[in-house]
Amino acid sequence: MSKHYWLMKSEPDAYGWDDLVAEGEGTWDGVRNHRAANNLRTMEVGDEAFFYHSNVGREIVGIATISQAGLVDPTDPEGKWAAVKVKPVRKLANPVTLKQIKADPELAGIELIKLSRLSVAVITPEEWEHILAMSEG
DNA sequence: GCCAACGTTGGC
DNA sequence: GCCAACGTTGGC
Repeated sequence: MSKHYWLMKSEPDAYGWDDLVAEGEGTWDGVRNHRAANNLRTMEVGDEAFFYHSNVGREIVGIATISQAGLVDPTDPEGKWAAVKVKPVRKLANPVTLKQIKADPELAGIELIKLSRLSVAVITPEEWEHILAMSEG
């Protein structure tokens, strides 16, 4: 399987990029949306994900990598929901804001905007490269 | 099986 | 603080 790209949302007040860096590895659990959970199940070790700050900041702040995949959510007593573990890779040179993403016609189809409430979203390789270029440009 | 009511998320 | 979008629940 080829590498997939993702976008994972978190409220920085609850668990932000700095928390992930401080811990070194974070468990992505507590997802109770079927589509988001399905995305979690599709993840493989080595996939990369944008780390997005929702609510406060509303911007992509860094890149994380999937360090463990296919886990059972430890917060689910029934063991039906999925979880993964992630490690920080690097902070973006410049954060890419939701405003920038919305203003860019090339990103009009991005799942982050189309399904704005999804906590784990798909990023296409094209979107990945484009957002990286925005960060560096 | 339909749909109204309600709860949650997250942008503004 | 408000509201739109979406998911879930429950009455019928």
